[in-house]
Amino acid sequence: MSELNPRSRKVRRWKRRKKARPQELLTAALDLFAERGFAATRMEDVAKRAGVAKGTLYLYFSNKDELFKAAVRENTLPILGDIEAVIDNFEGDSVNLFREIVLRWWEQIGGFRPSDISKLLLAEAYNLPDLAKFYHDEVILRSNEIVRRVLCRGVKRGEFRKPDPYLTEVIVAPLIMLVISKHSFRNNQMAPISSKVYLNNFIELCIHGILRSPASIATNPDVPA
Amino acid sequence: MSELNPRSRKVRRWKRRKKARPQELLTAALDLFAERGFAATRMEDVAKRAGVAKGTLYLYFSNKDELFKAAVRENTLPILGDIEAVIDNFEGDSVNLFREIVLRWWEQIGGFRPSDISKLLLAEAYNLPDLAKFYHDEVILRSNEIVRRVLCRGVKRGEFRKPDPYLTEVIVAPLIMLVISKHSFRNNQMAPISSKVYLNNFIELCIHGILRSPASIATNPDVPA
Amino acid sequence: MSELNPRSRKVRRWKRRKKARPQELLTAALDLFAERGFAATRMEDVAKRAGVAKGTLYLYFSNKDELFKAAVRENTLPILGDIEAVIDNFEGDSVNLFREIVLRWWEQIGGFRPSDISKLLLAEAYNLPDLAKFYHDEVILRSNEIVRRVLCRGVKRGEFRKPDPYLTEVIVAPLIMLVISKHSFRNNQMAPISSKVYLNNFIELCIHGILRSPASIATNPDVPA
Amino acid sequence: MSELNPRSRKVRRWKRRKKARPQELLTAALDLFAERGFAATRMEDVAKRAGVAKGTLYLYFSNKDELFKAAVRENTLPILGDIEAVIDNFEGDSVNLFREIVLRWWEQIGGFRPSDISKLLLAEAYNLPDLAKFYHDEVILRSNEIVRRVLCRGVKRGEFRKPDPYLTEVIVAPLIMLVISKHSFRNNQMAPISSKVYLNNFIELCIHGILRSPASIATNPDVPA
DNA sequence: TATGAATGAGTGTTCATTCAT
DNA sequence: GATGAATGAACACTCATTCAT
Repeated sequence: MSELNPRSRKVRRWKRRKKARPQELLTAALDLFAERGFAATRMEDVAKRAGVAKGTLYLYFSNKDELFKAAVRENTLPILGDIEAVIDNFEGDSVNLFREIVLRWWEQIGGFRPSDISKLLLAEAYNLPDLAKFYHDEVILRSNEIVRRVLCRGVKRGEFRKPDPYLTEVIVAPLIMLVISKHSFRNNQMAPISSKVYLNNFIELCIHGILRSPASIATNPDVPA
Repeated sequence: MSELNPRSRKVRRWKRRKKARPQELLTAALDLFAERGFAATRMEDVAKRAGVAKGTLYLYFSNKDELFKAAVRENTLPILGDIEAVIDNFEGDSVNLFREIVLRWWEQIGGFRPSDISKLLLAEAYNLPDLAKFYHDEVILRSNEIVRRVLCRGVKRGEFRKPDPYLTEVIVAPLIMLVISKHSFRNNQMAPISSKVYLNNFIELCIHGILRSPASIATNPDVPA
Repeated sequence: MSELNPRSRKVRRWKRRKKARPQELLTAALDLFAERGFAATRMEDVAKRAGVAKGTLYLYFSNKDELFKAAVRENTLPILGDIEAVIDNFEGDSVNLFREIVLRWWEQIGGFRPSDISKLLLAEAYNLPDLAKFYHDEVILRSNEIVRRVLCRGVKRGEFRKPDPYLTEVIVAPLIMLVISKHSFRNNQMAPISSKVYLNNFIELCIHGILRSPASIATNPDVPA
Repeated sequence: MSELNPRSRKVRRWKRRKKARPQELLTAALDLFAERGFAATRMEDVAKRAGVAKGTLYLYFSNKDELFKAAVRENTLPILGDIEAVIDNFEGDSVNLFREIVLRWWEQIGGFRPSDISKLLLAEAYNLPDLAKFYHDEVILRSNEIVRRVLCRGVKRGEFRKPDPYLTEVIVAPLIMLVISKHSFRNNQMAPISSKVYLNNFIELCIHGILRSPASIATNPDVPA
């Protein structure tokens, strides 16, 4: 019953739940860090949002830096795993695979909290270089690799033109920007419907940009293999 | 006289032009803000980099917020003016115009300090919403408008397929990402040569993605065979 | 049973005697207080050294101050009792009694933990004035009294010159200093062998300084009775 | 004029006196550290006593530890210099030299603030081992050396018995104890007049203790009949 | 104008103490 | 009794801002 009554939280000053705590704290921390940035987020605010006292944070994380790093790490790794599985099992033409991957990414990842981290990292990278490296390796490089595998599949099947190996970075960019924009201009403009339109435009641009057929688009012999 | 006085430790190398002072301060401020973020930049550091005392900053800017806003504003406005002129005066096919615009943007803007602002704003947008709106209106919307004019020109001349009106945002995104990446992962990977390759890949992707017929794609002499 | 249960990480080596518990806590507390001082000793450290949980301390002592006071009190009283008995029962000349007392004091008291308290009290006296008074009365005054009785015995037997009543404080001082030095410069110099040499020098100095005979040392008529 | 009016300090929030400041701060710090110990002294209290704001302390000392060390160091070195000079220039018998040195030490050093440090160091030695070593080397060893020179002089002149080389430590001890006692039991008993009596007793004990023949003991006119 | 010593509100962190289990 | 997760008051330290010079 007390769980159902929101006011009853105040009655018991705390519950014992050493196992559940860290994740609750990290969730609260990630929300605030992503919203306000590292420096503008006070430990007390994180604690308040998590519904604990300031000191409790220090039972689980030795300082603000570690809390930040944990919030990033804890929400970073599991992101891309199942997307990678989709590629291997997909049957059908690569245009549809590309479309599928992008939309799935948005539905499962891009639109939710873990993606806050992209913005976060971009902002704090200078002050936390080791974390920036971690993120670069774990997320950016892996994302590039995912795109690369889709492109290679298309090339092998004769559906895509052979791209420059670094085209992947260009293709990933608009997706990251979508995530970032969503956060940074949250309180202002950037009409909320635009995500869907934006993604469709992105997909169409890429498909036309790398497709070999349908017929009318010939290979551009000047683009290096 | 001060040069002759042995006690004057700091030789005044050139008489300061009073009018130049604010711009020197803003330059120093922008460098540091872009590098470290708003909170991690101390007024004292800005002063030191500008070669003045802390108090001097307050003669020109009433507080840290205003210094930040001025640094952004002062380096934001003049960016896009001459690029807009290019479009109106360009003669030739729109593929070349697009290529021209992108490369010119990178040479004149993207690679230099004013572009630091993009990264900066993304990071601090939440805490400085009025500045975020200013930047959104002055830079993002105007950048979109520039791209839109190029696209419309191509459509009118029968060179481009008719795009969705919001395609511009997708096209602008990789450019902004290039700028941001350059800053955020400065000390890590993201090979420094990649800017040129990245831009060429971007141009090729876009051109293929929006072109009506492949025949009109001109050879890009910068892309190595 | 707990030994058999694999989940019981800590094998209970011996059944705790409830009565012994407080003394174990006080021993742990005294060790740490003497080593680090009052403020630098954390309750958690005391608990850890005693092999109990933090909360357990509060079952026996209402707060840190009381724990400190108890640690001092508990180890202070029994110190001097048996030494006092020695004086009354001693047969032989007072020079030997003096020597006996000093060496016995060192062997039984000075070299061991209870003497840590001297250093402790000196350091914390300001912040714990009631405890300082307790210690002053119970230890310092009583120690002086012991010395005084030895001196009086020597005077009565014609072995010692009649001393100033406050000479006792001077005589006690080097003993206290020995204890303090042992603690404070533990990790540095103050060669460890010196205790024995120090005490012998001390004894010789005192004996020569107060002895009437052997013969050659005449009474100094200028020293007041 | 403002210097003379004690209330005028409040009018000007601060005066510029970079040169004078550090010593003022150290004086305030030493007072409080000696009185309460390191941990129980708050930076704010030091600031308040010095009549400055908290932040000002950090303009001169990078943290509390450094302030403490500086307070000790700054008041330690100059202590013993002129006493050493006295020994070399003294003419007359060594008994009088000894008496002279001890009384002079008390008048010039033992009774004043710099001697607070002895108590301070004893208390905090464990937590600040490098400082303890510094103090041990600069003060304790040097003090021993001074006593040693007096003893050697007496031996050479045939006035003193040849002492054990480590007798000095025993002789120094009561002096240090006097200083310590003065601080630690300040608010309690230890009658304030006793310093003089204590020192005279100490001198008599030592002189009798090390003298070769009683005849050479000069009358001490300060000791009341 | 320009300086930089001084200020003090604000925040990260510690640790004595409490109390549900 | 015993535990240790949770608390929050207390304190070291920072840094934007002021102002006498």
